[in-house]
Order: sequence, then structure tokens, then C-alpha cells
Amino acid sequence: MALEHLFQGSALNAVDAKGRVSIPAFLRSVIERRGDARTITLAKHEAFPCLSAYDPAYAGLKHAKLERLLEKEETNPEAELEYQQRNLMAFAATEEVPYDSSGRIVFPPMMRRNGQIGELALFLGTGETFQIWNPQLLLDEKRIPEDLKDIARFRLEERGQS
Amino acid sequence: MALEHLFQGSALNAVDAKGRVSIPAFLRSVIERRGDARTITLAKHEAFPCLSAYDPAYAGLKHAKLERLLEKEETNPEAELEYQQRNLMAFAATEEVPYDSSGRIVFPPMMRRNGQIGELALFLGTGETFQIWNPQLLLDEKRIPEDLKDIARFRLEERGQS
DNA sequence: TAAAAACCCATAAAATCCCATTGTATCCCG
DNA sequence: CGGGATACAATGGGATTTTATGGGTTTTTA
Repeated sequence: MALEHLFQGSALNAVDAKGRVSIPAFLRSVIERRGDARTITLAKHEAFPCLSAYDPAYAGLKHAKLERLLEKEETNPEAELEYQQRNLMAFAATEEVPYDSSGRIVFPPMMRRNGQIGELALFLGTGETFQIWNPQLLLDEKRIPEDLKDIARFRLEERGQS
Repeated sequence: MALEHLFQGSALNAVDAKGRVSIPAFLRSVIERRGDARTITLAKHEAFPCLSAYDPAYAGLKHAKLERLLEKEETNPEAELEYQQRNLMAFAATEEVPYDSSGRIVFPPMMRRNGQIGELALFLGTGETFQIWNPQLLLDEKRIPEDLKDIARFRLEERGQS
């Protein structure tokens, strides 16, 4: 693994009527330092009711890792099936979207539903990747530490006042 | 290995009365970034009841890979036979079709039957290649993860409403 | 010459681009 | 160090371009 630049920080942005959202500038700057792409890949998170997001550099690493796993166990038919399934999840079940010169993506409807994202999108850096949450779902999730919920509450208040 | 651009995402497109289908633009853009061709190669998938599809750049890689395998085990007569068989499958059992300026191919009847494709074609990116499914067969396939079936269902709904 | 294949045109919906506005953080200079 | 000036981030709205798809017409080919 070993990606040099890591995603960190949080932000709460609006999703407009066309489904557009600004990717926070501090996340974009990490993407652009990792590579020269201006796209993000969206996937349903495996554990939480939110989306997982990352850049092409991370996607490439993930793919290489899968390939290595396969070659190690090439002759095992069960390994072959598992490889097929993982590959489908990694690529078919994800969507790559470019962001424009003002840093916005338009949310693919499928991902918006997968992540149950409404009019507000909470961005959370998690190192190699970042997450996008419906802030209310994060507050409702018992597996999320209270301190993190406080951050979400703060971001909500911040927005409520302005 | 190491193809720089990977096939990713999903789409459900109509097959019209003449057997024509649009190749989703996001898949075409990968093909055209990998090389300057505007064709795809179709084959029956080895494990699933669907078609496997790729571009000329990948076909070249696949051929090189087979060659390498053969050289490694040159003195083994069984390896020689396996090479002949794989080679036949990789080249004789496939069809290469060009797509036109609007991004459509006409489905070769043999492949349409091999993949049991009806009036709808579900495209699934799988990294180095992509798959084309009859969406109903995917929903019926027990080896396919439920999350992926959800995507197929979403694509079907999306189309049903319009 | 009839069936099939390739080509061309048309169109509605969706995706993309472009410009405008506003609020906020940063800079600069006296 | 204060106060404006500047730059950038986030967002709204309209205009333009692509995409997916249907249908007709010409050109092969057998």
C-alpha cells in the first residue's frame, strides 16, 4: 500500500436540485497530489450505511492486490470464483465520476440511493479513502463514536446559522 | 499486465429489432484511451452465463500471457495441448465487432445466443474486461453477490419508470 | 434480385459546460 | 496592526453538447 498523501478532515456540503455536490477542496488537493486525475470512485461502504470514495491511484492499488491474490492460488477453482466476485464488486458495483473545474461532481442516482444521501453530504477523511454520509444516518448509527457525532453536529449547526 | 485504464461501472441498454446495442460511453472511453481501435471482442464467459468483452489491447496481452505460459513448460506435452486448446478458445471462439460513430455494435447472432441476450443488455465493468448479461440471468445466478443484484434491480427500475 | 449489412438522419433525455454570485479566508501595504 | 483588496471555495441557473435509440435508405453479398 503506502500512499503518501492521506485524506483527513470533515465538511458538510449541499446537494443541489441537479444532484451536484462540491467535493471539499482539502480532499481534492489530496487526489491531485496522488496523481493527475480529477475523478473519484464511489462505492457502497461494506459496513456502514454510507458511501466509500477514493481516487484512481487507490483503485489501481486495489486492483493490483486482487491480481496478486489470484496468481498465488491460480489452480484452486474456489479461489477463481471468489476472484470473479470480488472483481465484480470492485468494478461493476462502483462508479467513477469526474469533478469539474469548480470541484463538483454530479451524484450518480444509484450511488445517491446506495448511500441514502439527501440534500446534505457529510465528507469524512479516513486516510487512504474518504466517506460520504447522510449526516442524520451518522447520528443514528450506534457504532459511531460520540466524538465523531459531535463533529457532525457542529457541522450541522454551522450550516444552520448561515 | 498493467493496463492503465480499467473498465468500471454498470449500465442497462436496449437491444433493438435489428440487434443493435449502444456500448455505454464510459466503456468506450476506456477502449479509446487504451488504443485507437473502435472495436470490441466478444466471447462466452468461462464461468458465468454471460459474455465477456474486451478491446484489441487486452486481446494482445492475453495472447502474450498464453505464450509465456507455454514457454515456461515447453517440454511438457500436456502443456502443449492445453496451450492449443486455450489458444483456440481465445481466438476462434470469439468475434470482433466494430462500433459505429454513434457507439453501437450489431450483436453477432451466435454471441447473442451464447450469452442468451434478449431485449436488454446489462453491461458490467470488471477492470481489464467487461461483461454483458441478460439481466434476468444475473438475478437468477446464485454465485452473484446480492449487492450486485441490487444494482441490476436498480437499473431495471430506472428503465421501467421512463 | 432479395435478404442482409452498413450508412445516414432525427430526436428526446441526460450529462456537461459556462457564467454569475456570494461568502470567507488570505494577502498586502501603509 | 487595521482595512481594504484579492483569491478561492461553494453554489445557483441557463445554454450547449452527448448519449441512447428509432427509423429509413443505400450498398453489399450471396
